[in-house]
Amino acid sequence: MPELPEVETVSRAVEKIALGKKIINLSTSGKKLRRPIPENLELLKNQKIINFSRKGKFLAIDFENSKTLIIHLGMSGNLFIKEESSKSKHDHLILKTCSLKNIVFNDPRRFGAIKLVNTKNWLSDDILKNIGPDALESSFNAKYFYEQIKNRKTNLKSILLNQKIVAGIGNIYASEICFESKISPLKLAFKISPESCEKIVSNSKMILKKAISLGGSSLKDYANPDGTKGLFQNHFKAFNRQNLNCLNNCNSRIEKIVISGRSTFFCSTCQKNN
DNA sequence: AGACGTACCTGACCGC
DNA sequence: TGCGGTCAGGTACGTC
Repeated sequence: MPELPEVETVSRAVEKIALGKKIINLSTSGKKLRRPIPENLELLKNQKIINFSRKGKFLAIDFENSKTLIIHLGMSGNLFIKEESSKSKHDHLILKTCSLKNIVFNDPRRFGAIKLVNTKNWLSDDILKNIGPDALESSFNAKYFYEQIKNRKTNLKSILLNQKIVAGIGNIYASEICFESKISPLKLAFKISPESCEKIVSNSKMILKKAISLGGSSLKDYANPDGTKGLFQNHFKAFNRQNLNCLNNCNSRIEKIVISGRSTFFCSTCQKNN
């Protein structure tokens, strides 16, 4: 599921059903996720959900006892609203609400993470204190971005994936942002001009917002908590389009390469590396 | 600093 | 049908 638009979509869908509801019981799989499921989740019993927020790929659910449940979906995690009777493989946390619907964290690969912290300082908790501004925050702007990258010797794709620089962009949207900005994902950061930084930042926000408006991207059989699928995958211009025609009518085809171990899609004609 | 491999996991898919 | 290989929307760690 999990880049910024998908996390935002999940958050909104669960908020719609669960805001104001009280947790009357909970259970866990007991299996280790990225970290062990914490013991202190018991503190959520009889607590009402009062707020949802998000930073980058981290989702935060606030409770009335000033505790915040931080959830990271990893590669394969998802949140569902389910009927009480419905149970599936890889359900790792089930929050039973007073409306008899369950909020369920499901994650086959178990790269996700769950942590319960104090609401007051959830943003400075160890688990996310080192991440940069959320890609949709105003503090992620061209000036900031240029300052961050102007002396870096790595490539643009790696920059966009680096959550310490900007939080929320993952492998799909990194390719899409480079394509839209007409800059090669291989371009070295210190060679990127302030003007290009403007383009990269504004295209990042534009693409992420468009993806949110379409309910994110659904690869394979992923669905949103309400059972609907995201639609942004139908608007990919680069991602997963290897060997297909570049949509800029340049008579080239989209290429697939590997950058820092991740598949990367781009048009070597339209996306400049100089 | 950063490139790179490896590790953490399960499941889907493909070729044989 | 089964088996082995590869790949997957993420991140952390060690090593060079």
